[in-house]
Amino acid sequence: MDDQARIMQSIGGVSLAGHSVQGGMALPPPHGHDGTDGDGRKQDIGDILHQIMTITDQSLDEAQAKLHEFSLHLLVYFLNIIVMFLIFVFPGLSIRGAQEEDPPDPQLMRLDNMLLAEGVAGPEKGGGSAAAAAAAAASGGAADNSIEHSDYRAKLTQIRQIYHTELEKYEQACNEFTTHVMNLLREQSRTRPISPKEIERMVGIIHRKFSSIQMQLKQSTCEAVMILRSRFLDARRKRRNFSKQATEILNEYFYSHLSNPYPSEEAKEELAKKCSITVSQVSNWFGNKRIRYKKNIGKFQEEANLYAAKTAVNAAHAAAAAVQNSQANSPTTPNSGSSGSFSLPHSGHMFLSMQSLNGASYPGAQVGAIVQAQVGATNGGWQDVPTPSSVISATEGPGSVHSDTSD
DNA sequence: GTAGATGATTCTCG
DNA sequence: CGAGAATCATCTAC
Repeated sequence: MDDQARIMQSIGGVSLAGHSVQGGMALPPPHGHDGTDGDGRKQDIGDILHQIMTITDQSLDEAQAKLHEFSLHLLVYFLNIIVMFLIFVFPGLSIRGAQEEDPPDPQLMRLDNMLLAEGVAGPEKGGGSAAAAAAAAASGGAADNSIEHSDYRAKLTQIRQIYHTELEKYEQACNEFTTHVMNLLREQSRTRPISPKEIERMVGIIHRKFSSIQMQLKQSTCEAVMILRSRFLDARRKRRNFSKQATEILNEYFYSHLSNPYPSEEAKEELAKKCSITVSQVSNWFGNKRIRYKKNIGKFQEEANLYAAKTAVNAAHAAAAAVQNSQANSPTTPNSGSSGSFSLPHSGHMFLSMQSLNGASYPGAQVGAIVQAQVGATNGGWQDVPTPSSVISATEGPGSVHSDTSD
């Protein structure tokens, strides 16, 4: 009994990374320290894990608080090791699984990989900014979502900090505890023979216990990151309207290619770049636009007129600039072309341009009529009409980006 | 709160 | 695989 009292006293004073456990019995009543691994405690931790998994409707701050709470519980859970240790230290008690060599746990590897990929584990890279950037690209937002992404990064950094603090704490506790156990064993060796192998085995048990705690920490961190991701970066949940400028660029392209509104891959890339969105977003936009335009041409008439006029004005500006340029470059040949035959993109819209300039009152019946005529020519069904009006935009090749001077 | 607008997703078809 | 069509989910103006 003296031995036990001495050991209890010694263990009672173990400092667990700042969590001094006086007397060893100050911990909450262990549910199953009768030689088992504390099933009740496992139940507690299971409950906490469950809580963490079901916090989707709570704020992230709450989630982080949970994480803290969880780590505290883990520390309590860790104290169960002491109980196990007591069972083990006294000769004659069985050491189940002590000889088992732990193979590399695939689950642990998955968790490690994920934490690494998310920028939580591994070297500091701006609090997972790489992952955030990748996620940003995936969700399609650029400028518009930057605020949210900085928010995302901030939260991720918080998670990262908590994770590293806890991890460090556990490692420190593991080392302290191992040292302490070694000292105890050394002390014990005075009363009974203890082989180095036995010490090694003991250390193995301790490390295994700690790594299982670490795994739970990693698991809950992964879950927190997943919640964070789904909240901040789910494209559908966080649908944002494109900026006014982006919509204008897309509309300009659409209406200036009304006869064949199918941008090529290069055109899509160019538009995506101009609008600060992704190529797939451009594709989505054109897909939606074509369908909705076709469904209700009348509704889009005004818009069509507006953009036709806009294009016309742009073309006129470009024309003026071109004329000015040519005059500057070759003053001997003023206005060398025939009336209105500037070498411009959209020869079809050049007509619009001249009309609107002459008419001087757009968006009026003239432009509207022209657009109407163009729409009428294609009848809204682009691909099934080998429309002669497709020649209009064919002058600059199908899908080439409209490069007006407004850019 | 609601209707309409809008970006994204899913399914089907050629 | 890209486009059309239907639909979903969210945003926005009222």
